[in-house]
Amino acid sequence: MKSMGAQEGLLRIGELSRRTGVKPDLLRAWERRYGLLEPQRTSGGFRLYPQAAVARVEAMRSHLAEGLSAAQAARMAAAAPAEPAMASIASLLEELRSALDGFDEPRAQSVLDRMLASFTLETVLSDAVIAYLHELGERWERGEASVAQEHFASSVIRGRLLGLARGWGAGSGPLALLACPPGEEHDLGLLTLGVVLHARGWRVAYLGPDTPMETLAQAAKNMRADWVVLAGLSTKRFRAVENEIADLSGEHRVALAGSGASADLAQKSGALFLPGGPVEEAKRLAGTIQPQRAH
Amino acid sequence: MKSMGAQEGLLRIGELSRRTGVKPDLLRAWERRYGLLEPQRTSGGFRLYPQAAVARVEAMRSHLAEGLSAAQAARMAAAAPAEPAMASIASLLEELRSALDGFDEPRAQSVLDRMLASFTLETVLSDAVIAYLHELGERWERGEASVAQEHFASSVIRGRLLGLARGWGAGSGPLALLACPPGEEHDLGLLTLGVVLHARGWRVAYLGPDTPMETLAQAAKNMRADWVVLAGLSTKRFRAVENEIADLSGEHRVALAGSGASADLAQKSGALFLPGGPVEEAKRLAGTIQPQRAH
Amino acid sequence: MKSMGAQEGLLRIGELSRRTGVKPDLLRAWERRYGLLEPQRTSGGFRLYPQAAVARVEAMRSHLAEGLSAAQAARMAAAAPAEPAMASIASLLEELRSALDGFDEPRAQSVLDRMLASFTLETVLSDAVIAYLHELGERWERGEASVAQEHFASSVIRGRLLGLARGWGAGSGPLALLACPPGEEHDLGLLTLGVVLHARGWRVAYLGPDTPMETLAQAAKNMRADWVVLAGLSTKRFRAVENEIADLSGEHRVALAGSGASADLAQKSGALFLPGGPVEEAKRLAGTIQPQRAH
DNA sequence: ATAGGTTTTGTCAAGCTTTTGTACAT
DNA sequence: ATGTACAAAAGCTTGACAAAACCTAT
Repeated sequence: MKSMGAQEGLLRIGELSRRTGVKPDLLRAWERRYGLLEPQRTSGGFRLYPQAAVARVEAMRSHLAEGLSAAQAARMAAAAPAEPAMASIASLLEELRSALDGFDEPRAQSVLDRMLASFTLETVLSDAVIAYLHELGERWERGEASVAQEHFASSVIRGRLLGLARGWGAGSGPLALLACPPGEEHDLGLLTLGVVLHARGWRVAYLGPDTPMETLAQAAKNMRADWVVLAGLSTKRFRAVENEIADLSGEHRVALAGSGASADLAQKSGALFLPGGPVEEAKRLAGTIQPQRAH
Repeated sequence: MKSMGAQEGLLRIGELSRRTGVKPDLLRAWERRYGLLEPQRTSGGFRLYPQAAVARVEAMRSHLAEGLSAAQAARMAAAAPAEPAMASIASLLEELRSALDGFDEPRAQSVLDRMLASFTLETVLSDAVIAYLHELGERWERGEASVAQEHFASSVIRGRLLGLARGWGAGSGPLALLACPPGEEHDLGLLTLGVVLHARGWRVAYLGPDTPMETLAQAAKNMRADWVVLAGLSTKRFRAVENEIADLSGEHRVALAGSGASADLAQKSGALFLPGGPVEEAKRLAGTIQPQRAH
Repeated sequence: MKSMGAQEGLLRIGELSRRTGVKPDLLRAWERRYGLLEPQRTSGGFRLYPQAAVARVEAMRSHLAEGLSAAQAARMAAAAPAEPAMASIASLLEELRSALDGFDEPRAQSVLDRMLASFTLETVLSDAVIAYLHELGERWERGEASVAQEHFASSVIRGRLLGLARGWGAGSGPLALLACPPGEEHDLGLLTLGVVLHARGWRVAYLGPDTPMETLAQAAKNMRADWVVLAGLSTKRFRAVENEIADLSGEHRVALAGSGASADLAQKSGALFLPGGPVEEAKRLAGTIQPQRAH
């Protein structure tokens, strides 16, 4: 009705607050303490913010969310208006999906190359490889993916993971013994966990799918493993060897992972439950071992 | 040439002990009696050993195992860390066996590296990898090998083969579609066959273990495979899908391999029987399609 | 390379702790006892850590996991920022450079092994091997690389490429005949091109450096080559045999590659000009012949 | 191998200060 | 709107302690 020439959409503090979700009091505090914003004033003294203030406040909030202190967050928000998120892993995932769905192995390999060249191993594994496998599993349940596609994709990904695994028994870090329960054939998650553990300096011994508990116990003893990790998708397979897991927990530190494991089962058998994805849980596991080694 | 000095992580006696398997007391005794090692000390008096001490202690142990007296062994260990030897494929196989039996992945990788550096891919596969798997199978039947050993060795070898397989879908050669019959989990022979085919210029699409026949037929059709190869160890698994194989043979050239296949079954279902080992049979198969003359 | 300074978000101890999984108390203890970190302080005395502190703490933890004492681990972590446990192609190239520049052949081989385990052959060749050779050429022109270095690096790389080339005459694909013009001694690019062609299913016959045109023509005729590829760095060497190339183009498909070739020359002599790098051009060449449909 | 003493190192507590979101009075 | 106040959360320093690892000597 009246806004004049300087109509550049200047905002009063209430509106800025509404748009950013930051309370007016706090906006004033940030201005006073860190000089985050330097609004014009009306003749009456009201603050008038330019549109850019919204971006700056959002940057501030995003830095706070990253864990920075308010002082630091303000300094960064004032320095750089904003940072565009590097969304490119998503587009590469899209391309990976299309290559694997089309049985195009060389293109899949090349996408994986590019991913590994641009992102950290852990990002590639969690945001692309595991994400793809998850999605494939869901499509399979809905009957939208063929078994052939699943097999093909599995074998390409398994090859890649085993390539990254080369030499994972070497070194002097803690030793993890990895296996799937008897009857369990899905080992890609376990493989991923092993690769990340290795990247964090652990040694890994891999027994893979469908490992009898007896043999596992013996191997754990022979190799004096610091941790034994069992993973799989099937709850039933875990339940079937509940007692053996409990026995094993008496001798070694044992962790259970994958959607077949459960907090309940872990507790009963004295094992550690790893509820999350393989990358995340590998990081957590790597954090559990402090300098002392198993005896 | 000189070691960089600054870069060296010094070990305390406990860690040296863990890495060499020699108890701290004994290490101190060897130092006191024979001057085997001359560690630095921390300000508080703790011993600090350079990495090279590991090699020296291992040399000491190896000389002791040869029957030398401790004093002699120490003198020799102090003089020369160790000595390697030259290798034939047979001796390398021997070393591969010992590494895999001992769950020593890094050593196994290193043996495979040396094999591939000195011999043809096909030689390594037929005279070492397949030979080892064969032998392992026999030991397993006689109850001389544990399941853990078999799993461990399989996973190392599978990783290597899949590494050699990378990019095997690329190119312009004939396309082979590879799979195991439903229920069949042993795919290492099939993998080997695929690697050799690829080395001969073929493209390979790999569906791997336990592939439903229906899905196989569909994939073969979609990809217009020149050959479909089914392989496995179990006769029963083949028999169970005899009819489907016959159907498939109507549409594609089909070959059956592995000890589960038989001339009889192949004949009945109109497929080609590949009685020999994977390397040999891959070569034969590659011979069935003559070099393309592009002119 | 230099850090950008202004752009750095400084972390307080709690956030550093959250990101590394090391408790604040322990971080302070490591600072006090070993000087692991030297954070700035706020005016009020709070510690402010740069992002790099995360890497350093992780290095510390990784050394601890290897069994080093805290004092040693800190010393090493402070010395070397960190060893990125899982390597990118760029960091591996960095290591390859250092190994080759230091005349350290075993380490160079091991780097190449690790590259090939994690990346596609084509990526390794184009992003590492060819990149290194290119860079070496430039350093040589600027007088920054010695002849000895160039010879050493060439011989290591040539050995590796020849290893990959093993058996490349076998199979059923199109046949490429590869040679350098008379007088031309630089054949590493050509060798690389051959390796990639082979990986794509072609058969390769390699005549190597300094090949008389007459010999080449005869071989092409005898072997009924599908393509003849001539490559080299020197323009002069190409010009000198312009007429013979034209003759050859009458009988065979001929391609010219390497910085010595030119579009002009190719056009005059009726050959195909390949302006790009060897990996790229091998792929293009492989694309000129469509996958064989054996049905 | 045991015994007895020392060093190293992760953890914790006490008491105080700084930082920061929110609230309130003018 | 401004300025002040306040309390919770997070941090700082000093000091101490105990378990693990290591030493020497018997």
